[in-house]
Amino acid sequence: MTEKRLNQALATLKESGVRITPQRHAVLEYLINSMTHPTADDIYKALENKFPNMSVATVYNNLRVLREIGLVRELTYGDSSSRFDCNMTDHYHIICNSCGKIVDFHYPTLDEVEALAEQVTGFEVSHHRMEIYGTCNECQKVESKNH
Amino acid sequence: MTEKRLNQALATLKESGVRITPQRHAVLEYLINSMTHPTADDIYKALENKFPNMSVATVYNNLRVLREIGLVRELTYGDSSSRFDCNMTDHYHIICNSCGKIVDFHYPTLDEVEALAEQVTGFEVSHHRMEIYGTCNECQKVESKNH
DNA sequence: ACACTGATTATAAACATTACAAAGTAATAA
DNA sequence: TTATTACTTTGTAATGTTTATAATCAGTGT
Repeated sequence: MTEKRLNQALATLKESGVRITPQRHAVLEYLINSMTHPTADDIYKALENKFPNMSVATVYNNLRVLREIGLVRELTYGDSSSRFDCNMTDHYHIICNSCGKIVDFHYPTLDEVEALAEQVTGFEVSHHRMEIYGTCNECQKVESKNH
Repeated sequence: MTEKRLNQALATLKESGVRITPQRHAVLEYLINSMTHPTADDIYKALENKFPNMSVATVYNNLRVLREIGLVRELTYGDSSSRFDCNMTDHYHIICNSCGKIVDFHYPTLDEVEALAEQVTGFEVSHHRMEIYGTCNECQKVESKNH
């Protein structure tokens, strides 16, 4: 599964004329295998065994490159640091208010909202983002225990 | 219009037992009169004539207080700093990719999405956020001129 | 082998935000 | 009124994320 996605992503890199360095490969691979929408620092820490000399700047540089060629999406929520997601299929996120967990969920794209926004505002719409917030199953249980 | 909203907001502050200091009053008043979803620094700069000795920390403190009692919403987009919005009626935002302008627009709340997300993920949903991105009228004109 | 381009590293800098302690101000109780 | 208390502001330091810079390194092509 992820093997296939990794190869596709590497092919995209080649097409874009971007070098596939060991560090870049590792960042991409980690993102594809990760289900947790990690921060730059998460990635840095996760790879420091494999690349003890890797610089944080390298992580940021590679995330920028991957974002620019459309392999990775940058998610900015209220908290201090960005999160990165390389699942580029159309999907939305639901985020736990309590533990911060981010879960993917699918819903038909909100085309009507985009269309109406164009009409009302005169903007030429490119895309939209939506997140839902709530309490996840685990945190619901914890809360009910404490009452 | 804004006069009325300001008085309502001040009443809410009193009910919550929060002191109405000159600085707090000024931050709130600026937010209510502002249509531009300013950053903390925008507010700080805008008020430095009136309060030459005001500290940035005061702006942040007051924004936090106003947020906690539900008078102000904090908006976090991709850029580095948060923006603050005291229009608490249900509305969404459309943001210009080019100049960063933020425009309000109204659309019926996406209740079905929330309901489906609850079913699929088991989360207990509290709220959601959605923004639309595109190019505003002015920036469209500029772009077409350059071609 | 050599030059060229891009990538990485290490470090410094920028920036927004928060933490903290001291001084100030308003509200309350004696 | 005075004392006490709680809250606010101020100024500054600290934190944390991200970006910029310069030097080094690696791979490619001539």
